[in-house]
Amino acid sequence: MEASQDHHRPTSSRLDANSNSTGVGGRQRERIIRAATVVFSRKGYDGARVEEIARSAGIPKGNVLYYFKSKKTLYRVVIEQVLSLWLDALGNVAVDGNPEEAIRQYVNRKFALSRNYPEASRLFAMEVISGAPVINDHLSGELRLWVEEKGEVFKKWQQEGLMAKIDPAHAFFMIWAVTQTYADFEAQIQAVTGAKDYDREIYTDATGDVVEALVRGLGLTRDTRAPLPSA
Amino acid sequence: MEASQDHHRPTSSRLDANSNSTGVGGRQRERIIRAATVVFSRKGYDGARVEEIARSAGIPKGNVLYYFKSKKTLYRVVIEQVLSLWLDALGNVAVDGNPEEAIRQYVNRKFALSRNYPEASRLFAMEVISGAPVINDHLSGELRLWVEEKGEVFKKWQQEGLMAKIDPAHAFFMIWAVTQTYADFEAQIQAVTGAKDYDREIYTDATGDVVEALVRGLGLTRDTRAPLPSA
DNA sequence: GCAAAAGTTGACCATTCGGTCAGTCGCGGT
DNA sequence: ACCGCGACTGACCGAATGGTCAACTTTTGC
Repeated sequence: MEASQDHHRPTSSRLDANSNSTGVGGRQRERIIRAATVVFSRKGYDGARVEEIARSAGIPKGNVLYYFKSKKTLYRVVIEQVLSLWLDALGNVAVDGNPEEAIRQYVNRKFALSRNYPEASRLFAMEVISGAPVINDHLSGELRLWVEEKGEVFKKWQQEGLMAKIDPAHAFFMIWAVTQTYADFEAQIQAVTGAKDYDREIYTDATGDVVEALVRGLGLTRDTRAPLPSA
Repeated sequence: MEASQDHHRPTSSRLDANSNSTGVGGRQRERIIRAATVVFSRKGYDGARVEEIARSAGIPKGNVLYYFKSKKTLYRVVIEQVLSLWLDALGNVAVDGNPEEAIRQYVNRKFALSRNYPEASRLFAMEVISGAPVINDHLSGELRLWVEEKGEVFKKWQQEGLMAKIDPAHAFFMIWAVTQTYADFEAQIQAVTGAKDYDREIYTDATGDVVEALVRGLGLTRDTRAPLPSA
């Protein structure tokens, strides 16, 4: 999917957790991609400077353009990697079994993504807000199929009275919106809550209630009523 | 708040609905701001070109820089106008009275905003995703106060058992996330749903269920259970 | 151990873009 | 008629940026 976008991929490099710092080993590509993800996610495509990405990766600009033919190519690679991370992690909503538990898990998984890859989330958001010029095909292709497929499961649940009757696609939009907001709008949430340690305070304290609210909103829980004051 | 940011405002111009098209009347400022809102919201600050804004407003670039000392100044004016629109419209959550109805109205109002000013929403989103460099003060100032104030109302409701026990701030984050996603992620939603007429199909068809899900999720409705198959 | 290939670098180029400026236009007042 | 002034315009400039390249170093294959 990306093979033709960079002129030559010097050595076979993989998404590994190796943290070797000598330039040798050809892991440079990954270094660059990681740096680029961060910079692109904060500045957007146009705002990002190749030289900043280079500096952030600890190499001269010329070297970045050696691994990636152009800024645009680099952007493509980065965002497609993010998207695949997205689709993978969304992966599997258990078809059968307890709907409540399935969704609860899915939402939690999605929250974890926002927590662990906030840059990926922001990059994705910027791309979509801009009209998704690069990934539009993926959205109306893979993602749409994914939603249709998983949506069938929702419909079944709904017919069995196990889930509120919401258009499944919009149920996903709700889940995505709520979970991703904690990555995308971090600046706003931090400003409003005044959280010092964003990660700990926000994700530890608040996530639970929000998950419950989502599950409740989707009509997945028997115990739906707001807790009464005395009880 | 903006008076010092443009060197001279030629004629007193106001946010009016006048659609006179001759340049006369000094309404130029508003034309420029409108055009800038659209361009900035799609391209972000760096991606936006002053010349494109100018073309979009039907005037030469030089003229834009005549009304606004710099691109940055123009951006400031635009985004602060958006923010005030935001805060105004969020305005009043009825303190007493039926919580369910109050929130339902608020959510609907917020939906209407996303529908009627999608560019404003996107511009705001981009700014926040970028770390809110320009409006950070407003967020940790006005907005934070607003949330604290309205949050008290939520707490009262919660103590009376009329609302689920969620940190009020996060209740707002949920509402904002869900409503704004329909403006910000329009490209994604359109791609996934395949909607031809986005406005009609999305806002007319789907919004209702989503509002209900939100209200239910916040524990505001007695009738929370998912409708059973036979009933 | 050596030649070719891959990797690395900084200098350099062309372009693009924000911003300036000298000057023109049009109009209201006198 | 002419003056003054705000509105407007397009040519122009300097800085910044993406991308190229030739030279140099390191690694690899034999």
